[in-house]
Amino acid sequence: MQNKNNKSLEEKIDYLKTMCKLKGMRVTPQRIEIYKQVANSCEHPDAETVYEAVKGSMPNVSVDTVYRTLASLEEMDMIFRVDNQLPRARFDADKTPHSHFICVKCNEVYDIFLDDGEKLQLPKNAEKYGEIKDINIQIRGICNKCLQEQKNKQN
Amino acid sequence: MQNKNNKSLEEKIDYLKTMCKLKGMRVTPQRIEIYKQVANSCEHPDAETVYEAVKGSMPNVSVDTVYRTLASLEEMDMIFRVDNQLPRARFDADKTPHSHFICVKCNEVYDIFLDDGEKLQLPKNAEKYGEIKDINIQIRGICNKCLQEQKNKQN
DNA sequence: TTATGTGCAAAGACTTTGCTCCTCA
DNA sequence: TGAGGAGCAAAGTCTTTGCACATAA
Repeated sequence: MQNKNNKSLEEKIDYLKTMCKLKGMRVTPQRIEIYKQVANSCEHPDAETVYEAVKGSMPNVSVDTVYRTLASLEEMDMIFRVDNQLPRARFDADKTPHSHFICVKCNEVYDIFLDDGEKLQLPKNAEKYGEIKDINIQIRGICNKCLQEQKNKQN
Repeated sequence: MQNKNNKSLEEKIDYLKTMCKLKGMRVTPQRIEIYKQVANSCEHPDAETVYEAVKGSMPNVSVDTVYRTLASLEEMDMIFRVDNQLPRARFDADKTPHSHFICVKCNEVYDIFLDDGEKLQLPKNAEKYGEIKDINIQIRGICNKCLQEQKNKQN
């Protein structure tokens, strides 16, 4: 797995530590490992995947710690839930504004980054409803891989 | 509960019947009732809510029928899952393009309709990933009601 | 030292499935 | 009349919780 943006993993972890201290939360090895897995993955892993990955270096970690930690990282705005209708919640630590393409066939989640200078506008009415925290644009469809498979089947 | 757009409920149900026939699915009273509940509500009801509502006129209906029917209505593109991170799936039958404002405090879902002539553009890169089926714009924040409550508490 | 966090196990919430009988077309 | 649908009950699947022990600050 490759680090997905220019900020190094070490920097990200330092930031996590700072944020923990700021919010009166402890810096535990579990928290670091779990954050690492989400922050260093492009795969929008679900809790189970994170759990399996963390077990590599921490065999005694438990699933519920993963869930609890993902929840607290989310509350600290260190990670985000990829907003989807899939049975399992999937997480993303990338804070650069981007949308998601979600394949309705295979459930794969792809990041869609904006081109340089591209900016999406909000519905004009959005602000009437309250104070906006964040915006999630999700595009659902059939991904190229699945389209290709469909074609192959037809032949 | 008020019908939420200009198309009458009868027209919607006729459309459902047509679509069922078209797709080789049967028109059953359960399907009609369940669709009615979603189509005629502005509340983006979850399965449980639909179930409770349907029980009013069909006391013997079962939860699993509601789940199964919501799934098949979704597959027919008659209803959509409001894309959220809440534990319960919520449904919407409104096909006019709109976004959702989801309150992170009370989990309420508000429809955001576009102004006349307003049109949202997609990320330019979106099409590279596959064939787009639909777009979901979700705006998360704190709704006016909850903002007000926060203010009241402070006093 | 002590409030927070973790691990364990068990329960919970939401949803799905297998089977049988029913019913729409 | 026959394939698709409904009802019932039971089982999944994903996630949360209670409690006792461990540990970061």
